[in-house]
Amino acid sequence: MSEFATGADRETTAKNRLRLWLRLLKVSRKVESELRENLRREFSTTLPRFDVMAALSRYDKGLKMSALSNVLKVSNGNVTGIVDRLVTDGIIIRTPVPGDKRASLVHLTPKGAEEFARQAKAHEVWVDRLLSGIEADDAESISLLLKQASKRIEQQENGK
Amino acid sequence: MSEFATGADRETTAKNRLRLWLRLLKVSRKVESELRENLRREFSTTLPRFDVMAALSRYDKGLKMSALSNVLKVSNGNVTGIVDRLVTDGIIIRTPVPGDKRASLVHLTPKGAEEFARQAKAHEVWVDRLLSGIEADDAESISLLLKQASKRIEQQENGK
DNA sequence: TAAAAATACTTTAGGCTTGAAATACTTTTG
DNA sequence: CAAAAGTATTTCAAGCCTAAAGTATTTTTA
Repeated sequence: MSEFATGADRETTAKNRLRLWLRLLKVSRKVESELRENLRREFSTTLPRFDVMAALSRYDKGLKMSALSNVLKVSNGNVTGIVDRLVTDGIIIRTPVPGDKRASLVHLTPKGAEEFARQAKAHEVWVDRLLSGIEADDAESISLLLKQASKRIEQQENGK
Repeated sequence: MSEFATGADRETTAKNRLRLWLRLLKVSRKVESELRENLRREFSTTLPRFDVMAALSRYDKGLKMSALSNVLKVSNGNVTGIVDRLVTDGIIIRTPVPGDKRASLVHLTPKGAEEFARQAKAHEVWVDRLLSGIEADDAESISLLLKQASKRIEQQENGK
């Protein structure tokens, strides 16, 4: 009946992947909306702002705008607006890049770093709680498989 | 050293779940943005529009606006705008609910159903390709675990 | 070195998204 | 039955997001 002893046929595989995608989407939307709600309630901030702060916290030398949008995987123009507002609020600053008048380096202010530390601590607790239906070893193995999936998608993009 | 023979400590578990969350986010954002790009290029439409059409295609008797926003897990006001545009394009229609002048039932037009069928076919192929780094049996087991996670999150919400 | 191409970033138009307020209608309650 | 509470939906303000076009600057190339 089947060409190989093990392994599902094409249609079954496609169906399994579609179901996986729908579940993935459901969980990530749900977790995202809970995190967004918590950030708003506890810190009067938003997920995109948190994402920018998290990215900058990992690069204490600062990031150029293009590097930031690359790390966050969002469009260039998008980052401009979020950064503008964070600058207004004294969370981050732009400093000129010596030798390149086009670029600027963005990094957290002391106030911003302090604020982020508080938010990140809460964030970790929220995620742990939201994903409490998944045990440590399952979390680890899913992580690994998702890493594979990511890698494959990137390969597809490059080999296009 | 540890209280139980198996099972990670709290910190390790939290760390694994955080890593899982970051991977989940990365994969779903990546897949989402690829799907969005494909929908735009091939069908000149958007993911939210596709989502609405997909939801309606599963309920051929139509859905009330509130039911639709509940299925999609987005805000009420959000759905209004997307539906407005789909109505303008002749993809869906609103019909009054007899006996309740507040509500209306939304469903696909024949044109909309036909259009969705074409898009859904392509969508299935894209997802299968995007998740080709994950084999059928892995997809199945991750799906199962994510279902658990979803259920747990819902329990947390209700038991609040 | 002048023109062309590339890079860094912002602006713009249009659509998506939320939470909150507003509108209109229906059900419950005193 | 009238007031109050609840339900279904839309409107609104503000922010997020994208693709594309625009500006300024830097690098490459002929």
